[in-house]
Formats: sequence, C-alpha cells, structure tokens
Amino acid sequence: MRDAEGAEPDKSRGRRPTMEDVAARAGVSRALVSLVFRGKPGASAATRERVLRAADELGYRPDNAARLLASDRSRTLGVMLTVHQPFHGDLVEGIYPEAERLGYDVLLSATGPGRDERKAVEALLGHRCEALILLGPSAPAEHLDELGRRTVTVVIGRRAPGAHVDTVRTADAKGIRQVVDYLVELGHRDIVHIDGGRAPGAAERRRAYRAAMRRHGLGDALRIIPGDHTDEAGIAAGKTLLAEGRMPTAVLAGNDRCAMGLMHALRSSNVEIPRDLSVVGYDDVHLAHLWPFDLTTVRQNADGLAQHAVRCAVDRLEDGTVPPREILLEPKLVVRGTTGPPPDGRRG
Amino acid sequence: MRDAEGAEPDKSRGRRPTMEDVAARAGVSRALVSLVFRGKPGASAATRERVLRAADELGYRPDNAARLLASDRSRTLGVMLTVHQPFHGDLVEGIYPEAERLGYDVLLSATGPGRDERKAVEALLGHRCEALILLGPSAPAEHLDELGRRTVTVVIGRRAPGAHVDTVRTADAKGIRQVVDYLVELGHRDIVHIDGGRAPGAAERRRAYRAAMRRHGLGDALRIIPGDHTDEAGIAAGKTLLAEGRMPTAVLAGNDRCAMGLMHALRSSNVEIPRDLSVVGYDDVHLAHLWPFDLTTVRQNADGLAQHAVRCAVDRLEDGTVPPREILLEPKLVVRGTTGPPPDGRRG
DNA sequence: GCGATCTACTAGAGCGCTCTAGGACCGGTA
DNA sequence: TACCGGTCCTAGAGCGCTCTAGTAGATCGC
Repeated sequence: MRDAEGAEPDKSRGRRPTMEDVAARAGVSRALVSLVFRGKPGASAATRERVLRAADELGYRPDNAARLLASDRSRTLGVMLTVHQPFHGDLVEGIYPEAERLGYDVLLSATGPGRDERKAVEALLGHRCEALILLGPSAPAEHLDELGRRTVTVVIGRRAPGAHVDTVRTADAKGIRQVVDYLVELGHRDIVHIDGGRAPGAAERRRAYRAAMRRHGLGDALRIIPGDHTDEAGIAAGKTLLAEGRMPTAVLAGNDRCAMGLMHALRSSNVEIPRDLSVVGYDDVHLAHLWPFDLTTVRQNADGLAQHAVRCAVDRLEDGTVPPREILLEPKLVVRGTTGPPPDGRRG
Repeated sequence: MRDAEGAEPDKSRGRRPTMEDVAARAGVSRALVSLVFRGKPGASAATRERVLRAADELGYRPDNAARLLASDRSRTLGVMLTVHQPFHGDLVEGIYPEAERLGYDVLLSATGPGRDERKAVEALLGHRCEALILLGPSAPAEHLDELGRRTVTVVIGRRAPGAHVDTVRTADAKGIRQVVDYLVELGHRDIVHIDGGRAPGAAERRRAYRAAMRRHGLGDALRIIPGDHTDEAGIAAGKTLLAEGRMPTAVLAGNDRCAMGLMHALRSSNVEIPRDLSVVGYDDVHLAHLWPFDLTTVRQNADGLAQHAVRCAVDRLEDGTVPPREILLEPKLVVRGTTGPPPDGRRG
C-alpha cells in the first residue's frame, strides 16, 4: 500500500531539477548559480562555464514562478488581444521582438466569445504582469482609467480621454481626411461612411469623415450607415444599400473587414467595383493583399505601433516619474484597385 | 537623501495586498483565507462571507506566482500557436472555454518571425505549464517525442508517428478522398494538387491525393505542385500554371490560404472560376466565407479539435497511467461556389 | 461527566528562486 | 606586519502562497 507511487498523477515523471541541484553538481552555492543565470557579474569565467554545463546536463530550466515571487520585478508585459482580429496578429508580431530586445517577457491573453476583456485582463494580472498592453479595448475610458491607476497600461488603437494610460494609435482623423480628399479629387460627391459603431477608433473616424465632408462643402451629401468593425456589418450595409436601390459612388468602410463584407454582399449584384462604386478600407491588414480586387485602404503602421507601445510601457516601468503619453503615428493612404473615378454622369 | 522614495521605480504605486492583509482585516488566519479562495470546505458561511468582503475591499487578487510555487499543480495549459494562422484563432477560441470548464488556466505563446517554436515552448515551460498544446507544430517527430516525455503534450493538426504525445486531428485522408471523389464525379480528370510541403498535415494530404487518384484510375493524370500552406505558395503555383499555358480542370490546394493565393494569381488572367477551373481549399477558416467567390473546401471541426485536445491533456494530467491517444475527427466536404463541372470537351 | 467525534480554525514548514550582508582570499601599499 | 580594496563566493532571509498536522470548542452517547 505504501508503495503505490504510480497512482499519484505525474510523480512518475520525476521532480524537475532546481537551482539547488545545479549548485550541488557544479560544487557551488545556490546564489552563485542564480548570479550566472541572471548574467550578473561576480562569477569567474571558469565557474560560470562549470555552472552552465552542470545546468545543461541536468536539463535545468529556471522556474518563472519562483523567480517572479522572489524578485520585485517580473519583467513581463501582458498583452490582451482579440484572436480573430488579423490586425492584432500584426501587432503581436511587432511586440515580441521589441519586448525581447528590452529584456521583457510577453504573455498573451485573448478575448473571445465567453471570455470578455475583464476576464482576459484578470488572467494577465494574476500572472504578475507589470504592464498591460491592450489591443483595441472596447472598455469605457473610466474602466481603463481605473486599470491604469493600478498598473502601467498602454492602449493601442484608440483614444482614452482622461484615462491614466498611454495611448498609441494612428492619426485616424488624418487618414480619413486623406481618403475623402482623394475621393473628392477623383470626382466623387456621394461618399457614404459605414462606421464602426462603438469599436475602438470608430468615433474618431466618424468625426473625421464628417469634418472632411463639410470641408469640401459636401455637408449635405454626408451619410453614415451604422456598422461595426466586422465582416457582418459590411454585409449588412451592402444589403441595405442594395435594398435602397440608390448606390453612392464611393463607400468608406470602418475597416478592412467591413469593406470586405461589403464587397462580398455586392458580389452577386450588378454593381461592379470600382466601375460603379469605389470602396476604401482601413488598417491594411496582412490578409488584404490577397483579395481578388486589391483593396484601397489606409495603412496603419503595425510595427511602429507595437514598438512604441512596448517602449511606453517599459519607460514608465523603469522610471516611475514618467507620465503616460499619447503617441500618434502617421497613416498612409494606399491606393489599389477598388477605387476609381465615379461613373459618368455622377461626377461632382 | 534618505527619502528619495519616488526615485525607485514603481514604489509609488504601493505594494499590492496579500493574503496576509486580507486575513488581518477579516480577523482570521492566512490559511483560512486560502481555504476560502480555493473554495475548499472548512470555513463557516459567515466567515467565508467576511473574508470575501475583506478581500474585495482591499482589491485583493491572488498571486499566481506564489500559488504556482506553493502547490505542486499549476493547472495551466500552454498553447503554442502561429498568430497569423486564422485557423489557430478558431482553435484558441475553442480551447479557452473547455479549459475553463475543467478548471484550467490557459497561456498563449505565439511563434512568428524571430520567434521559433523552441522559443515559444520554452516560454510556456518557464511559466510552469503542466501540459502543452501545440497547434500545427512543424518540429520533427523526434523533437516532439522528446518534449512529450518531459511534459504532457498534445499536438493538434498533424501526425507525430512514434512520438509520446497525444495527437488530435482531422482524418485528412478521408477529406481529400471526398474531394477527389466529388471532382471525379463532376467529370474532372485533370486534377492537380498544390501540396503543403513540410507543413503539418501536408504529407498525409499528399499521400491521400495520390491514393485517391489511383483508385479512380487517374494515376497518369496525377500531378503535385510543391507548395506550402501560405498565400504566397498559392500565388506562385498560379503563376506556374499560367506560365505553362496548360491549365488543369481542377486544383486541390493544400489549405484555404493557398487556394486564395491561387485564385488571386489567376484573377487577372482569362481563367474564370469555376467555369474554366475548379478550386478546392482545406480548413474552412472563418474568414473564408467572405471570399467574393465562396470557396469549396473541407471543413475541420475546430471546436471539436480544441475540446478533444484539452481533454486529452487533462486526462493525462489527472491520471498518469493514461497513455497518449490519437484522435481522428471527421472532415466534411463543403461545396460552395468555386467548383463545377469541367469545361466542355475536357470531361473525363 | 468522560472520552469520542465533529466542525472551525491556526501554526508553521516549504515551494524555488532573488538579494543583501558579509566572509575568504588575493596582491599591493604603508 | 597591518591594512586596504578588489574579486569571487556563501549564508540566510523572505517573496505570497499551499498544505499537513494539529488545536479549541461544541455536540453527543452513555
């Protein structure tokens, strides 16, 4: 009965080696092993070598939990993302290398159906992340403010007015203005905006659209179809437009996915893009370049956003006196194949 | 000089409350607080209530690092994914709820440029994950075997012959066979396969294609274009076919992305889909339904794969005697708009 | 009125690290 | 010889939890 070791789960796999084991094997103290693994000075080259060899032979791997617990710093950044936003993928790919360069670890936590932002963030905090990087959070500014006062927090992709957080985003207003200017230049007057509803950045894009239209004296032609930053919203908007029977000459979608949904919905109609309708997206997600028609869109500099976000977080972690910043990156209109002059007879 | 508190990073933010603080405030011992937070019996309802209130007032949140360190179990599953594989997104969305249901935490670690699989896995192990769930790893079977002997490991989406790991995947051979049967039934004979090279699952799909073609007496018509599970591979294959000037009547791509790339490359040619060429993908990724032409493809049951993977991991964690399993899920041919009969005069 | 048996709780060791304080030994200097 | 400053190393406390062993007090049977 006493020997029923096998019954206990996992005992068979054996305890993994600890720093103590490495120390014993290398014939030094635990503290010295610690020094070596942290790359701190205070160990001779020979000893260092001996320790590393011993560790390697034992298959030793430092235990993060213990390390976290013992040190006051965790050097870990928590990233909240939505696993189905391709643009978030672009951002994550930029965050990893920058964090590594600065000596930080990265933990990802995804939102999704049945897992809201609060839950995702709690998970990160529970793992001792020192700072949070939130990709396009939809939480209200007050909530972000509360978070920001508890932990260093960086928000990517939207404004968070009044909240004690860094924000890193594209100058959306400028991007939208570029699009409207470009469309007007082509001769468009009847330019509709499918907005992003309450999605991150949507409010500002909406505002910028209104302002730009007015600036061109098109205040009357201004029209916003309520939407969202999803394919479904684009499809719905497309159906709406078809049902009305009166197409605008250009549509400025809330983001690329929405633009894609729109084009999808129009696919089986007799509306041809860009002959009858110009369509512009926003984001320039990686996958967009695969579209059968190249989407004209506004590029957000994902790598730039990612790098700035990491640096904001680290700067504030390493110097508690630095206040949160607001960083704006330049958008860039990328003209491809879904835009052109309006059909004859409908010029501005 | 002695009061230069503010100079130290983050000291200003103040120590976060510990179990000790909660215990003091509730007037009980630390151990009792621990009991309450773990939902274990041994505390009266009244005390339980008092403890929870105290914790709430202090904004207490249990520290995972300490919890991990103290208990022998971490109840954490580590998931390795490629952040730009939409299908991985589908899987992650299935993994979270199932893990939560079983009382496990999930940690994500992404591969990407500059961050290979080894690195991603190391990160997970360093955070004390008890089990690894690898989404379509490309590591050789021996490497997986090594990992699997160190930690409970589940591989999703490919075979790992001889490796001490669970594998959960779709019966690819069956899926491919269904596609070939369907295409032959439509009258196709000239069916080309763009393969996935060394990508997960690719070898089996390739084999299944060969077998299916032979079974229909089409061994001579058999042709494989070397590729990959990326858009680029599809584009390249498209260019190859165009350059040759002799189109097959149907193409079976390695996966949806590859199929999309292919169609993208053919878009400006005079090859019309499905009139001149039928195209079939594989995976049925979420985004596929947005395609201007609905892609005929083979659906993998992402939720099913995710759930089985989590259960495999948990089963083996909780009972060390359970051996690794190999689970096969049924694929399902989803016929949409990119396939049809071959052009007249090219029937089989 | 005594031990037995609950329930409700506490003490204290220990998880695998980090980090401060300090010790041993060296060559050089007064 | 005594002392210094430097390099290389060790001892030991403690991070915030979990968990085993045990205690205090109520309830109960006889």
